Amino acid sequence: MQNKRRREKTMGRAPCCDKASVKKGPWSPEEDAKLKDYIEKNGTGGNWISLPKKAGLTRCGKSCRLRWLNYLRPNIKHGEFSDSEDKVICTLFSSIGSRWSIIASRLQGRTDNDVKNYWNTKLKKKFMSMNQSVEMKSQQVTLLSILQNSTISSPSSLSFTGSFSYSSAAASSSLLSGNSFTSVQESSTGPSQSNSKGQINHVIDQELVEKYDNDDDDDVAFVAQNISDVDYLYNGGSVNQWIEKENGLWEENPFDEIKELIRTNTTSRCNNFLFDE
DNA sequence: AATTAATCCAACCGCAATACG
DNA sequence: ACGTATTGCGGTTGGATTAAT
Repeated sequence: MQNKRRREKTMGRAPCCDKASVKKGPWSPEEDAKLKDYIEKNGTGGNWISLPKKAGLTRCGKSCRLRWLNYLRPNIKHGEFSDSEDKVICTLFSSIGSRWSIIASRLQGRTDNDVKNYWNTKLKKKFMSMNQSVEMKSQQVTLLSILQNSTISSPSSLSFTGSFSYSSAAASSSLLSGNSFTSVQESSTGPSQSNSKGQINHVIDQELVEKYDNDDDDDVAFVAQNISDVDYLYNGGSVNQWIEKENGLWEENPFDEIKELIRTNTTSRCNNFLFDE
């Protein structure tokens, strides 16, 4: 790829930057000030490649973009993640995998890099320890073992049966993607309440799932109508919003938003470790 | 107090998708 | 329609900091 790029230098647009003369490494406060000042006054101009020169920086455009998006941009939230943010991350990770930009978009002021770092350094361990009490059943794979054994970016050929503490999004998203699973058992609800048994379960028959394999809309309708034993779902909206059934019916289709995000943000990627190939 | 190990996180890299000429 | 430039994303790295010995 790089050789190809080099060859193409002679014609077409200029390359994004000359790596030899571009500064790398941590940003100084002066550089931060220059970048912030320039963007606040002029915007990004829709072209990151030419921005550093205009802003008086000897940085690659890519580096400027990253610095702005992850650190300098207004309303960035730093510091501790709240419990509700944890829930959102766990829920969405279980349903869509390591799609950090999508997950971050559900958390106000958080960046994909932040969420990714937080997951990799802290939340994954927390999440896994919560699952450690789960009994392994023969020929069934727990979320813990999936997390321990899978390369997240690679879809694994697994069926999932395990304990998941937050919502049934894992099951639903598998359906949305046209993939299948055998069953999901949930150990508790997302919100503070639990049902009378202290446990919420649902099991979806794989044959039924396969019936709806290739039609997203049907999948969603199917899921929404058939998760009869689940009382709460995270709705993919702002932090800690959960959808609750009323009179046994979902007030709105709980999966529309996540489905739309997946639809608009991806075409071919499939990072969900719960998916069958 | 010194050393080592573990953790955290900003930044980089390469790839794929999208925009554009 | 095609090829290249640019953007956006996720994985990874490496330096700084903190904890443990």
